[in-house]
Amino acid sequence: MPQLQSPLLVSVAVPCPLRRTFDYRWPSDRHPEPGQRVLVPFGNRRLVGVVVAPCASAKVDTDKLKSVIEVLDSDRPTLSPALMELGRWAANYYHHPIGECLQNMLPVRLRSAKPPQTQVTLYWQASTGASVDQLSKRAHRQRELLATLMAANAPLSGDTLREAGFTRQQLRQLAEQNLIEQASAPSPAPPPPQAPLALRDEQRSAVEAINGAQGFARFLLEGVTGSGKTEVYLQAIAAQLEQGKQALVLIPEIGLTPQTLSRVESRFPGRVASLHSGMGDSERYQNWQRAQNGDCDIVLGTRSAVFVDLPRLGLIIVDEEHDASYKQQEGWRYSARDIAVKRAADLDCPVVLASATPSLDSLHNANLGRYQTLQLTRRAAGDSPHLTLVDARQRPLKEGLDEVLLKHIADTLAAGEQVLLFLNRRGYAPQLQCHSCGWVADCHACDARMTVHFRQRHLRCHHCDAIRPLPDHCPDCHNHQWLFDGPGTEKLELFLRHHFADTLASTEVIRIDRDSTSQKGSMARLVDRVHEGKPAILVGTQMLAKGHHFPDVTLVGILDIDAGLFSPDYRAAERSGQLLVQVAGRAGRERPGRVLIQTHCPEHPALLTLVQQGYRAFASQQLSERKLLGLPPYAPCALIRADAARLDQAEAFLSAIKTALVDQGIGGQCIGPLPAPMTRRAGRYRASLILQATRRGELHRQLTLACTTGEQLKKTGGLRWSVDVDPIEAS
DNA sequence: AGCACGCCGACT
DNA sequence: GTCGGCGTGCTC
Repeated sequence: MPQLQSPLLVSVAVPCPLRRTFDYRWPSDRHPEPGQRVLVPFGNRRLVGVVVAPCASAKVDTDKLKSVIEVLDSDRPTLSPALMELGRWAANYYHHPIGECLQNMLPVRLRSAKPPQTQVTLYWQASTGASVDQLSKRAHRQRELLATLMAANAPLSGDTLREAGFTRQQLRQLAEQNLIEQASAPSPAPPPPQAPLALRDEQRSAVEAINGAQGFARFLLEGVTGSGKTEVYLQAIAAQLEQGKQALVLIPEIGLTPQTLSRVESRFPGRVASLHSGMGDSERYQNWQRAQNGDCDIVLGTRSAVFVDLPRLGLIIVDEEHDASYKQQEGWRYSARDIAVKRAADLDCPVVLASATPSLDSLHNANLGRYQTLQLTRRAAGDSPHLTLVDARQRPLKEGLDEVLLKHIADTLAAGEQVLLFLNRRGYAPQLQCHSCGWVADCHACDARMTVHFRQRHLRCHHCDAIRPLPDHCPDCHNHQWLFDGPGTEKLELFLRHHFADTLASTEVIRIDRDSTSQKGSMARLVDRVHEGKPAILVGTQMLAKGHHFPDVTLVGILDIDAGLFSPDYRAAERSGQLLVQVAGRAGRERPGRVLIQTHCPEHPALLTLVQQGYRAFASQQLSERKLLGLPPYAPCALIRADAARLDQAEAFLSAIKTALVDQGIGGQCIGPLPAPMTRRAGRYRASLILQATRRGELHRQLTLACTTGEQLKKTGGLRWSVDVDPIEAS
């Protein structure tokens, strides 16, 4: 009689908001491997989980355990041991449920149990001996299709043919008559790689420093706009590829402009896989697989690309490392930049954080000697633009524009050059008020004013996207005279059209914001119009500050920098400073440029420092303020957010957590609960608790206790809560 | 998070 | 008499 063997058990991370794993019986003869995806019964549902570890003894009675339904990864685990370790670390660091973290690391196609059907692009060619005459005279489209294929000297893809106006039906019919056949994908010889550019001294020493790194090394590549940061990391990548390694390049969400992609692709033809938000799940999955199989050498992607499996990864680049889009702002609030650094440490390879305006976090790390700073101070062509403050106090303003600024705009246009006006407020006007009784259009779901969108004839809330028609008279007093508060980009655009219509008939006003670029391809069309180089005024929000170069812009006007200087969020000044410098950097990359900053507080020390001494000095000043106040990056910080149907429900939940923290006396500060600055948003009330500590370990202990307490508390009013470690927003 | 179970108000 | 509201508890 064979001895009855105790069943093999595994710990599985299941995508549910619980900070633990669940044990299952293992159904197969083959040994379980961490990182394997499995289909498991969970309550009365079936979920895709990830095997974390085989386990010796279960947390509950073995006979109560359910069995894994199916092992989804047959050959090798989807998540490599290195990625499992990274996920485990990150779940711990961000105090987020491991199951949700690991699921987040998987490409969407692998989050469900369906075997991902990689849609293979079919290629077609005309069969040998096929002739148009074999088709009926009336089958015009089939004849044309066959003719097209016969004329082509290489097989054509179904996609290409459909774009040319042929249908699946026509293809099928031709195939049935054996006039055409499937072909393998033509492998076009990759174009010759573009030669590397000549490096200037600063760039050369930066490349040498990166290439000379032994094992884990952190670099802060600080280079003014136009100083050739990209060339530095392209050559660092080239050196890695020569050694048979792979490179991972992270870029901000809007930063993946066609220019960026084509620059990397033309240097390394056929070796780049890109992953960005505009991509379909299928295409993303294909590129993800290419990377995992080692079929590409470079992955270029946004935030989530930090989790792409690259078996020979030897270098990580984080471009525009200060960019807020690296921080996921919902669910698992991880920072791809910080995870990139951890990943490089695990792999023992160099990581380069690059920016013209490094974050205070990274500058602090550089000051501590954790990061080696590589500076690029020279522009490849032309000088850095000159910044001037325009004191707008007590001056007549036309739609928020000072006459001095208007004069400069007129002069610039007259010289045949382009102007960029930066106004970080979209829509026509940020509020609608009755001139007679003072009634203001409020959002019904948020503590916010509705923004007027004139052309679309509606009011919209920029916080919950609620839309109402633009009223024609005041609902309270029926008067129909309206007051529009300060201009948004839409109003500015209309004003400028009107203002310059008489003097400069040929001037174009091009608005670039979320509203004018919401349609696919519209951004590219607008950018193309700018690139025609005719005199024009570009009006836009922060979208303008990212990724695009406008060579013919010689005047930049910055219209509403004041708001950021007086925000209650201490991080707003940092963001405003970065934005200002980034926008200024759009000016005169080839021709000398000027930047006029219109302000009502020309004596503001931060603004003065920035304008007179530059970003580095501004950042140092900000850092000393943070140090004095004991704020990040000098003190690690986390935020616990809660929202519920009523404010008191959110506050009670957070108070209970605070009580637990105070009772246990585990150190660190706990501030709040504070109602969020905009307490009501999308119909729910929001509050938060701020945790601050002197050391990381202390914050970690606070969070551990906060999470165990939070998970056990009763949740009334549909209460939802979340943890945000190293938050970038105050609430 | 989902989902079931369970206990109280206005409806065919 | 039930349908359905959401408070409560559980998920190996």
